[in-house]
Amino acid sequence: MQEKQLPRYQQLKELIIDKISSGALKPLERVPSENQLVKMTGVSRMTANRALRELNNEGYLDRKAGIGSFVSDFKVNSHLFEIKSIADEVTSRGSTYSSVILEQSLILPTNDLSRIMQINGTSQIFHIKMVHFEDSIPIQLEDRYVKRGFAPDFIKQDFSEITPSAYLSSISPLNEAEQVVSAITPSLSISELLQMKKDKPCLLITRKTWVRKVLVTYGKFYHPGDRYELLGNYGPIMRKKLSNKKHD
Amino acid sequence: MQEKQLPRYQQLKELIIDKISSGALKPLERVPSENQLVKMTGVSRMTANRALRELNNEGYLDRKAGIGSFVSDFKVNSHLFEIKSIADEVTSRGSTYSSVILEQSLILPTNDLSRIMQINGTSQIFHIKMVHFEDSIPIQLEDRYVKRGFAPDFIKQDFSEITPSAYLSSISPLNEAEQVVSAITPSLSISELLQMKKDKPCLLITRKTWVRKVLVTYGKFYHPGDRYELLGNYGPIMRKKLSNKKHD
DNA sequence: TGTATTAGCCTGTATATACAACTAATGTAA
DNA sequence: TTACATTAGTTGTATATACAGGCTAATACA
Repeated sequence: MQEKQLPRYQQLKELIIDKISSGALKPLERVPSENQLVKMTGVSRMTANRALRELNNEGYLDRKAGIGSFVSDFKVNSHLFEIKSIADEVTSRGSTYSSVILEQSLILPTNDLSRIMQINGTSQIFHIKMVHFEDSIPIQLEDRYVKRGFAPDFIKQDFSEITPSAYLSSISPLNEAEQVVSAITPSLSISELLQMKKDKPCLLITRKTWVRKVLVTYGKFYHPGDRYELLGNYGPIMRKKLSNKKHD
Repeated sequence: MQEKQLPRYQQLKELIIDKISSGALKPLERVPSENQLVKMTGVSRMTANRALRELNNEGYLDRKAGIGSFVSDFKVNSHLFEIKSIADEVTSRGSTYSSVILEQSLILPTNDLSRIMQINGTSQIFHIKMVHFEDSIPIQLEDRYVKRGFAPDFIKQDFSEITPSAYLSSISPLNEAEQVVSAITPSLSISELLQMKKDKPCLLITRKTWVRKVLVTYGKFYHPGDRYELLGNYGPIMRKKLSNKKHD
């Protein structure tokens, strides 16, 4: 494969993305400057500039003239998509967030699950089931499976302190996601957990996320139809600037 | 205002975007080559290259080595977001598309509507209401308002031939969109139009789109919950690729 | 000691130049 | 006519160079 070698600026980009994905470079950490890349790899400054500039445009890095280039803080803003932590979403609306954990365990996947998550049926995976509240009103039932190898300490986390979404993002930025949104009539148990009236509809989001082309988590997120909306903005204007933060 | 003048590559980009937005440059039309831009504007080839390259990355242009640079065909793939024409979506699944038009008129907006669309209450706007079918099964009820100035010939179109979405995209690329997804219990009339069983949920998409910072259309799109899913892909890989995805 | 300057990083932009790869059209020889 | 070579125009990449402007820390100086 790989008959033609990639252009050098692209090689540089992938080298840096790999270091971020593998955790060798963590959020807010400093990334080599253009001149350092020149010395390290022998490219000219302009191609180092192109690599870093494009990584900046794609949201992997934050750059500041006079300061340097730093890995984006994926905890705050999972770069490619606007899947914010539900806790942040709630608090940013000025409401108070709380949660109840229903299950947090290591299980053997069912056949369907091992197929979806592309794993051997004998490998255990993590399962978390919890309800998220806004001002004591349930707004999301999270039912998520996480590949064991990606987050070995998943079972030890206190997810009343940090949401699973935020925790997973803190381990490594999620490069890719697929999300299917549908409207369903919830089962009785779901309806009760979300304190919904009978026959009220439910917004169901089924989401898979990948890191370095490997699927790491699969989850279903149920929202009461009358208490939750999914907002999407599309356009050139929404690139956000980070506030002044201290870098090490 | 405008204390600091923008960099030259950025000026070039905006110049070209303006020509596209205003219709001076239409989809598939040729855009000046790098060397032509050099002669026209006096910049160096590298900055002309940067302008065109970034416009390419952002989806405004299609470039081919040896051929040239061309305005993207927004009819097929509305660049910034994956809001495809529902007709294309259906046919790309191998099904047959059809539609029924319920209303196509020029009306005076209600108070709410004139506020949402940011227009004077005395300016008339277009209203289209139609049902879209996949293999003779209704999958979407479209209820859309269009600003008169943006599409003066809207009322004359035969929307059984071209969907409103495709028609509007053909006039000018839509730069920006906002979309709210929710799950609702449909009203009786909507339920009947979509041939849904009683108390079945409905996926409602409320969408606004802007051209050159001006809101041009506002619409509600109702989908039977059990016959429609909204798929979203987020990641670096899917540039240019139409998501002919199979749901399993 | 306190302040101002300077030196040295960093990114951001702009230019000039060069070569490669691709494509279409043209010219040329069999 | 056909097949092949040439040529000109296009994008894509890479380098070397230059200057501007932001920021920090060391230095010089009063």
